Amino acid sequence: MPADPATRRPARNTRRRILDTTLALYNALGEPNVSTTLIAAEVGISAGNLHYHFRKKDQLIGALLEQFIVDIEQLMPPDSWRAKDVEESWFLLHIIFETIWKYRFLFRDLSGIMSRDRRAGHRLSGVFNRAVATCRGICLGLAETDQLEATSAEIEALAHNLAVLTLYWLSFDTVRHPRRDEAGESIAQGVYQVLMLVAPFMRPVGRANIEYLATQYLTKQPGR
Amino acid sequence: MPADPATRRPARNTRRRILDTTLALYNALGEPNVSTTLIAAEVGISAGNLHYHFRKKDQLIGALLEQFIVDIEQLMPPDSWRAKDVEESWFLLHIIFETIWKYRFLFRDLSGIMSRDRRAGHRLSGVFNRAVATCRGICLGLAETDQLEATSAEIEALAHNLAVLTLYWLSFDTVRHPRRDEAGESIAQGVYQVLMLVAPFMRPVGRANIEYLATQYLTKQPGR
DNA sequence: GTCTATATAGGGATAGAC
DNA sequence: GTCTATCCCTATATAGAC
Repeated sequence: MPADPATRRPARNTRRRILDTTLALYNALGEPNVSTTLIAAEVGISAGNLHYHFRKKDQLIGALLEQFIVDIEQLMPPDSWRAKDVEESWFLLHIIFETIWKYRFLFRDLSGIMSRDRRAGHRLSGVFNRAVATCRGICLGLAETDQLEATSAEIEALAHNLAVLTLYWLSFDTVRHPRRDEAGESIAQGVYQVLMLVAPFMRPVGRANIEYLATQYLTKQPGR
Repeated sequence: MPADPATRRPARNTRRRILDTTLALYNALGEPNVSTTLIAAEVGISAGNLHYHFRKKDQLIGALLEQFIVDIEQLMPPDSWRAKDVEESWFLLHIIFETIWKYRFLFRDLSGIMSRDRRAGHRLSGVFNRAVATCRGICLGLAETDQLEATSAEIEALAHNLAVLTLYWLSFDTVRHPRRDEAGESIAQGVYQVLMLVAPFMRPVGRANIEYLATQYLTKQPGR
């Protein structure tokens, strides 16, 4: 750590700073509304310098998408994974919600991203499929330990519904309550909705537990 | 109907033709990727003429959004409405799915539309709220006729989940199966998913019926 | 690595003739 | 109502000095 006497600022990781502020701007204003000029200004560097680090605007989106995929794949267990209990499952969904929120700008135009960059599109379908697999793992885990009762067709349908809800709840809620900049409430209700989706398939004892958890989440938010 | 001898083409309803091809282009390529120049070319008129009919690009989106809202609000019954039976409900959801598909470009960046035009945003939240209300009407209708059994908290949660699923299923499915240009399969599976969402709350007899309906929908599609 | 200055393109929008 | 021609602006991207 070379200590230039207070002259030069961090500067080492300009790339990181660029990505961080870009992510913030994209989330706040939407990617199409953010120009490279604005990013440069916000980071406090010149447009030319920005271009040195990312030659094309697409590379910014690409890098952030890559970041997202790394983050989310790290969270999602392998396809063979099975949930042990309810708590583990909801904790998992909760942090997935948070990751989605962190990169929410991506979810504003998924098909746009996919059409611009075919490879990216392929990665994204992959993430979606893994989301379904994760939800399936939750259902199967609970079923195999006799906490949940459902036919395999029901489980399959439930897994898909869980995935849709998890991936799109925040978008849905944003439309109903625009200009919200903190996710707390929204995530809490999202988890609640997920719990209520699974509840009807739970056996009595587990169901009581899940409904208890649900009300816990519900009280986190002032009202609907 | 003045019959100019084969010289002038329909021309009367240029406005309609513009809107129709714009909708088609937006759906196919995504609104941000379609320039006014392209629209004019596709319609077979000049850019200047296009501008005569719609002074700003936003007015194109605005007009199509208005069309969508009119269409969808015509479909959605008033808040006091209650479903009579399962068939009526799924028919309703089915045509809502079709309308969403028809205007799917809007759903590619809802928050973008909302941030550009505040008034439009308000209209959209309204539609979403009405979607929830419609779903609520389905659940309450089935509950009041003893076909469905659920607490009011469960119904409330179910209504929201139904709305999310209905509004976002097609987006979800598009990510998993990009470059699909006809909606048949996708809608069929969407309806199936919706049915499976409600099934666990149905009383035995109704449940048999709903599961029968569900398999009907399922066979419409080759495989998952 | 970072800056300043500049090139280039494309899209939205306009003016005025027909 | 429709066309042609053109303007203007903004955003991306580049070149070259420090």
